[in-house]
Amino acid sequence: MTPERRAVLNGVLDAPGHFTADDLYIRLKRRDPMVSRATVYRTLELLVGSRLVEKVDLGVQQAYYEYFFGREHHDHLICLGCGAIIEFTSQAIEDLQNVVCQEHHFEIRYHSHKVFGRCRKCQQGGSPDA
Amino acid sequence: MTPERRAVLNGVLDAPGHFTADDLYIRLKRRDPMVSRATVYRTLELLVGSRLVEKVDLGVQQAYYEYFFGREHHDHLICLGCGAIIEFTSQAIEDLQNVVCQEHHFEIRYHSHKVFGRCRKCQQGGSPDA
DNA sequence: ATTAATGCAAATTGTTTGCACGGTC
DNA sequence: GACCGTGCAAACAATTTGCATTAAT
Repeated sequence: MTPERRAVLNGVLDAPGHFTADDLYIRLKRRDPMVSRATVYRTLELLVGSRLVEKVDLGVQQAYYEYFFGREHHDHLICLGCGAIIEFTSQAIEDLQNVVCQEHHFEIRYHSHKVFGRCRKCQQGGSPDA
Repeated sequence: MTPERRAVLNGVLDAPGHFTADDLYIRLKRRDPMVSRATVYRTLELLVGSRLVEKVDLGVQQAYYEYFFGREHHDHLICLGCGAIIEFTSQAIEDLQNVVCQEHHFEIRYHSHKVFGRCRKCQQGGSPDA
């Protein structure tokens, strides 16, 4: 546990939900130890390996991360208007998913369920794009 | 509709399920007209726009495509052992997904549901990786 | 002639890596 | 003094783009 790694971990801890490696790097740059981008990537990978952080693929070319310690698995609603990310869990969906896998004799390891659309705010006169 | 575009479309039509832009490019290279990689990308994007082809994100850094004309939407089970891709549909899951979205006042546009694990073959003495 | 599509090669983007350097046991 | 982590800059890989050329109307 080096000072750099501690800095990255701290950065992760007060990150706002979902963030990219670069978000984190930029945010860390404002504080002292000035860790390098490479170390951010390397340390994030480390944290993912130790289940402290989860890497989530939100359908863009950039990987997102989120703090994961002790949290439940959840999936995401992703707003095409403002980029907001809403988390959800549904045991019923997971159960059905297990049934589907059984039918196909498929041994499930993990899954990713993303719904893209518009959040409440963006439906009401919000940003018109996407 | 140029000869190049026709060539790409033909390539798509006899593609084996899911393929990457580069798969397609390589495959086309064996036949005559020799379209360029750029044109393959450009044309695929065009076909996606006209709903003839669907772009699917399988969780790797490469985009996959599949012929989509007149097909139902479906989701995927992806084998971590051999890379096999099994398609599935479940109206029950989609219904529950709609309920979840309603609860969050989220207007759904499209979704992506991927399950990673091991296919039947790979469970039986198959490749040990992942 | 104007417009649109192509091919090439260079640019872009997010991420990874080789390697020399610095610190620690 | 062996080892590990770091920073830098170069390497990468998939995709996109600028631009000059070509083809079609």
